[in-house]
Amino acid sequence: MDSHEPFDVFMQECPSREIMQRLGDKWTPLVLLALAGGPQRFSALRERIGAVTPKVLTNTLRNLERDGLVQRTVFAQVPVRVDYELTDLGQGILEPMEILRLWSEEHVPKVLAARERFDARG
Amino acid sequence: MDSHEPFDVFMQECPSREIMQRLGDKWTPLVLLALAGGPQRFSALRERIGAVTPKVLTNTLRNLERDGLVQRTVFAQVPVRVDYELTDLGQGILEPMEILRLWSEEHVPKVLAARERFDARG
DNA sequence: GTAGTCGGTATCTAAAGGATACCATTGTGT
DNA sequence: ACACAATGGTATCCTTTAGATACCGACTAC
Repeated sequence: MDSHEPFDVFMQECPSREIMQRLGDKWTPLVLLALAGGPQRFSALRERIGAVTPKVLTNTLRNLERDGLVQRTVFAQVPVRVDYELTDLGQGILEPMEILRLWSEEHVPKVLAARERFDARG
Repeated sequence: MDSHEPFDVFMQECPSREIMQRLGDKWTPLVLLALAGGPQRFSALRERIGAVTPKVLTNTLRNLERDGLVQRTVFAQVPVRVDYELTDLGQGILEPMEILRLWSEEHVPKVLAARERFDARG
């Protein structure tokens, strides 16, 4: 049951905790999944994801870039073009994210039913 | 490449998106993982998780209860005892959460190195 | 010079998270 | 009777994060 890793998310000061919490940022999973198909431009990400504001998308992407999951490339064109793509490290997180996504999509009915039951009780 | 599910996290109004974003709440993964070993009391969860305040822990647990992932049981003892445990639905999300945890713990060095590189550039 | 494109930033408001103190219940010790 | 302790929270206040909206700078085409 115990982990044999040198890092442990249950140790309060362990960096792995912060990293896991970052992966669960509100928009991080969607951004990573949106990049699954290859490099994407900023505006394409905005369109694909839909409800995210530019400020927050920028922030999410900066964090991912800083953590080495995403590579940002600027093309000196006019108008300027910026591509975001997964690094090798970022590729490695795709599968867990897909699993999370599939779970969410598959269990919608059960979760909605549970909510109705809960709300009915008050 | 397209999903054949009736729900799609990339559809802005799809409940699956909200569900996935809830799974990525700041404390949700840790709470679910803390419940992996069986029922836990409120205070035990607080201790195990460490930096979470009671208000936020209550909130996280309420959301999980509402979504049917966690069962809350009150024992009429003195002092009162409250157990939280995973439902069947909640059990099903454990594996994805474990994967996320392992990824986070395994890739700490790479992420930290990426951060240093990023911050060095400014 | 006017308008359009792209990738953002600036500013302000609303919501979520965090720190700290406190409460209700009842058993026990004195 | 009285204070005290344990558990599982609330209540209050403050800070941080997210959201809405407007705008900017570089350049090009008209």
